[in-house]
Amino acid sequence: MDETLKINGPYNFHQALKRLQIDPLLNINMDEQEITIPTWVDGYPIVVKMKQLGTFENPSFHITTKEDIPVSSDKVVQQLSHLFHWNTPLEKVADFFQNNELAPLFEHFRGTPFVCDFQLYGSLMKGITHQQLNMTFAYTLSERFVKTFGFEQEGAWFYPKPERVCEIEVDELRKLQFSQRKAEYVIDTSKRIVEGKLDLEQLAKESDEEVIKTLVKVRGIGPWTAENFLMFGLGRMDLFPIQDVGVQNGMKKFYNWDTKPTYETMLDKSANWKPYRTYATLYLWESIET
DNA sequence: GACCAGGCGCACC
DNA sequence: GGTGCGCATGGT
Repeated sequence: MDETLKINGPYNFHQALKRLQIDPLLNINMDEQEITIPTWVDGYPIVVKMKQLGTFENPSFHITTKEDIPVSSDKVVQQLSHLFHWNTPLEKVADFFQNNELAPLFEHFRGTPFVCDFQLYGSLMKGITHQQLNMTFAYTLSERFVKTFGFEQEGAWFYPKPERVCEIEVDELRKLQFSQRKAEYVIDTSKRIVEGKLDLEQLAKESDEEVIKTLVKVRGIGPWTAENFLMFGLGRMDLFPIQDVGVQNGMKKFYNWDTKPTYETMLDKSANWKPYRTYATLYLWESIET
């Protein structure tokens, strides 16, 4: 596959890449505005290289893979479109917030897309792994996990399949500095998936509420991890994770409050941000990056 | 050295 | 159905 594709602007690919740079597993070239994407298409691990050619208002991408991939290029584009929110009307999102309290944020970050995790099962594992940890250490942990148990293809790292994670002993994850509990969560959740008790592809067809209801029944997955999966795994538009410390700090800074907001305040304010609360969340996160 | 990190489950009321 | 605590370790 080797093609160039135009998408709708505005689209701030540079800002998106800047954000993704925090993940040590990803291969990003800021000078070339290029990223290597390890993802799954129709059950096959596919490595896509994507480089921005166009402008902020008229973006286009050069998309390449190795020659002999077992899936159609249409399927690849469809997956990229999902991962990079190409069908999200970012202009409309910005307009929606024009007369909103968050207007300054949406003006500043206009065109910045929410980018999903590239692998669905990996997204859930990453969510569990990152619970309650500072970002640096969180990414160190997920990097160790993938480089120990995952696989490399064309220089890009894939999360292991759940079948592989089932075979891992808790002690092996303890050695990577997972807590006892977290190690159990990662392994047990993978066992559920392999046993067919938890079907991530099925969740993609269900409503946000149904997905949360199903996921929080799993030991090790609470509201934050479920909402995280809806945003980063399934690409849903209207999540607002009130337990997220980053969001709390984002609001504290934006409103110039002395302390972090209560859940009640967060729910109260965010009610005005439907149906784009995922974008409010993203821009609040962005706003506290130094 | 204290306190906080893009939480969660469990014990105990 | 709420509240408090332990978890692991790095950053500040």
